[in-house]
Amino acid sequence: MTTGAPSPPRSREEIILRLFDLFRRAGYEGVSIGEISHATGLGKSSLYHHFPGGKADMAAAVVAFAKAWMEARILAPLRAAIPLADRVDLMLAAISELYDGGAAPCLVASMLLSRGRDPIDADVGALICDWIDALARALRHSGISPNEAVERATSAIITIEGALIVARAAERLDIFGDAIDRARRTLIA
Amino acid sequence: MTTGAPSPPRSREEIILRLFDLFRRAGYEGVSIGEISHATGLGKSSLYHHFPGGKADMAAAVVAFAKAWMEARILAPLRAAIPLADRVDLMLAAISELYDGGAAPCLVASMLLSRGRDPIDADVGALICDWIDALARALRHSGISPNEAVERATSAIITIEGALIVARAAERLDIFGDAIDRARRTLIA
DNA sequence: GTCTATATAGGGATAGAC
DNA sequence: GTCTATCCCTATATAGAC
Repeated sequence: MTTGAPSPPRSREEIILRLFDLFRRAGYEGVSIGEISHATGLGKSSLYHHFPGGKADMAAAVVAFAKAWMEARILAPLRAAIPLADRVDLMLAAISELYDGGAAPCLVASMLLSRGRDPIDADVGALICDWIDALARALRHSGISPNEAVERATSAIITIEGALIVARAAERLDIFGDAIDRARRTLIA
Repeated sequence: MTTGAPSPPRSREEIILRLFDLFRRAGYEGVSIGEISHATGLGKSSLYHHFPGGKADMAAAVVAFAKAWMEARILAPLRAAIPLADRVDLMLAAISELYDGGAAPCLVASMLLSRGRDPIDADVGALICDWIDALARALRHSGISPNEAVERATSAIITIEGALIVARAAERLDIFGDAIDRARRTLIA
């Protein structure tokens, strides 16, 4: 069943968190202002008060939030002064949490649909690029050659993104967990 | 620039081919009847003549087409009485063609968005499951253990699906080609 | 900041002539 | 089969009171 009456959001961040969940699950065009109003518990006028630019503004806020989240939970841990295996495990733990063990879709994949029609495509794509770069950098700093580092980083992120698709299609969450394990082995082999 | 005035479709299959392209690029909710009308060169009434069930009917026809295409171009080659490496290469060649070397999105991934709202989710997911099954079967018939076969098949398809996402996000088509090579090595190692 | 009411456009879909 | 015209609904967005 769909979640019933939502409790009112306490802060702007809580609003954006709910927007994040809506957009990642249905894509930009798949979410209506009416649904957003219901899911956030805010009336339409309140929404336009918080986001004067309307729906595009909301999507931009969500992407900005995702960027900040990634910096804090992925990129920063990858720069930590700890062994590579620990950095990778921190990243993968955050990723599993972000994607709810494979049950929640990736915002990037969802927002990338209908490219060229949404307002904020470039920022969305940059999230993936930044992730690859940071991961490759972490591998290089652990003595892996530049080429190999980029290849492994790209491969691991491809595995994670692909597992989200396949796990949802097959309705088998264990596929995501297995893929995370494979990504780990790829990275710290 | 967007493609200009479209030439009229010659057959129902040509209509469905254009619908396929629209839905895979924008998802179910991302395509409007108006766009479909323009892209196919058919007026709205003509569309509803060919697809009495409306948009849902069009999507169902596209999924049915995808199923038939997969049977002919993927599943049948995987059953051919030729060496495993050749079967895999036939599959990967068809896949590269289907996804236009990484430039075209996957219908399954696009249609899976906003799950539970589209009419035909189960059939879409089944496409992936059938693919995994057929690929695993091909590996088993070449002497690979059942567990290993399913794992390799799943891993290869995850790589392909993930590469489509990452290649689009990074706007780097070579990522897709590299991933295809990696999938091949995974399968025929 | 949030409400009610409303403007305006576009969505999917249908009717009926041809 | 395709066209024109149209219906009804929902979409995004705004106005103005509170």
